[in-house]
Amino acid sequence: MSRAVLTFVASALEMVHNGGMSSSTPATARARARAEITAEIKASARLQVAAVGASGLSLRAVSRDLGMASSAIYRYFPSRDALLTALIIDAFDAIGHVAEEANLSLAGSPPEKRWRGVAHAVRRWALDNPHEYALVYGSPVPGYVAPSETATSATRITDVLLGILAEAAPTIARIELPEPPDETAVEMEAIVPGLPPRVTALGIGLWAQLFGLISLELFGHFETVITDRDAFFDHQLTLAAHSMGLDT
Amino acid sequence: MSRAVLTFVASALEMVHNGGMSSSTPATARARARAEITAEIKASARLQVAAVGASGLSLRAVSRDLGMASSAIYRYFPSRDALLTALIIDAFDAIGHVAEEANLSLAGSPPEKRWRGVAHAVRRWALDNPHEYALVYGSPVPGYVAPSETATSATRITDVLLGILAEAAPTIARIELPEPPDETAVEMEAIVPGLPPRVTALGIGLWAQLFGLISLELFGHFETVITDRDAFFDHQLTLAAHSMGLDT
DNA sequence: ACGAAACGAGAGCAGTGCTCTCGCAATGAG
DNA sequence: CTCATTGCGAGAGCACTGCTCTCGTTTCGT
Repeated sequence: MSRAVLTFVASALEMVHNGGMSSSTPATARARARAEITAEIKASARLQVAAVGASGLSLRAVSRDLGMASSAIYRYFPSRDALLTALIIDAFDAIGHVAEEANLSLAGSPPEKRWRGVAHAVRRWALDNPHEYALVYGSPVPGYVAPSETATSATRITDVLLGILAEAAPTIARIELPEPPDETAVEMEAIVPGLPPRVTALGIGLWAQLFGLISLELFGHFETVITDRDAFFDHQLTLAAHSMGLDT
Repeated sequence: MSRAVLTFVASALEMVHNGGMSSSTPATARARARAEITAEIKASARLQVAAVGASGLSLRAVSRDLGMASSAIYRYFPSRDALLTALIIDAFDAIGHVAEEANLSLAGSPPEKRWRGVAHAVRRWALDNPHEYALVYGSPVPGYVAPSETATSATRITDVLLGILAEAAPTIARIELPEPPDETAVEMEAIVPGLPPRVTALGIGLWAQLFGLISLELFGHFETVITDRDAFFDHQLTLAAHSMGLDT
């Protein structure tokens, strides 16, 4: 079908992943072909997930799309779940990339503006890629292994948010905020060393709220209740900024 | 088609609601057998979902479990999705029931205690029934129909929370809170008439946070970061109460 | 008592993930 | 350059899935 398009998209994505320094090590022609085909499989699978969701991803459909035997896929991914895991990592990276971009494009702006910009960007990406969002923040798929490989990609978005939080900490620390219990305090201290635990706890709560809002909207729980969702979401960000004392 | 689905679902729901006291209206023996078998199918399906998740629900496994032919299942549920939809409605009801119970058991207590009690009860239920929680608040399954029949069951939990919010409104209204934009304000007014829109908006935000916290915990996003999750969750409720001005 | 409706069982279709074996082609060591 | 090793694609096949259709049997309303 759109073989060439898929190849292009895939290689472009691959470029993003290893930062473009792959051309320096062409290795053998076979290795290059392998990387290319691996990327094609992922690209086709990504399209399929975007179209019908994770549960509808079929290895045989991917193999048909690429014009190869279904058994050949197993030369590249040991199982369907492995392919799905690769897509999950990609989605984590995509969401992290979106957040980083939004944050960078607002460099120099006050923390509140950066927080709002990142939140809006993440929501926009989620609305544009609902199935990939669900892949990451929805219910874990079949056997839900949650491999540790995803960790480094998963922390990108939280790093951005916690970075903004840390920068805003002096302002936040001025407002009255309940102190967490000791057990929680030490864990907060471990997450962002040097930051007052009560501030980190607030930040994680707002992070949960952010994804709660996006998930509820995306999974249809606002269906008949809230229609102007842009305005509603923006007001929620205003509320969040208010609770951090960033609006004064 | 969806007409038939709704009929099936409705009768199934009826069955659950009047429990075993249907003997007053035995109707025909066949109707009783039908209700019984329908309930057995759902029970077996529920066990299977609890064991292996929604994506692992197999009609044939259910039929084997009940010792009947797989095709016979279709006399009771027109499709796998219809069976899943029935389970979703049950899960909504279960979660609503848990919330109502927690709220009732704290009748007379101040709103903060009730809010905390309900939140803890919902989280506890989610931790005890992860797959059923995912059925409801995770990513919608394949084609995500979200039939309107779920609405009445879905609002039970929100009714409880909004009820507590309304009762606490006089206290909440005393704190300084940003005013939502006009479009949002009219929608808030429609959700809880008479309540200040800024209070309703705050409440919905906290509702989103509640489910965001539960979802993140349940779907493994706190895995390596937060270990004492009870204490953390409780502190988040303290933060929520603080943001509503209920702690002074 | 009889026609109609509901029901259960079985066969069958198209599809799935995954395994195994077979031959061909590229690879790297001698 | 030769040649054994390895990587790889194709095909057949297994066990499983949701779902449909047909065909007798049982039960119901009248």
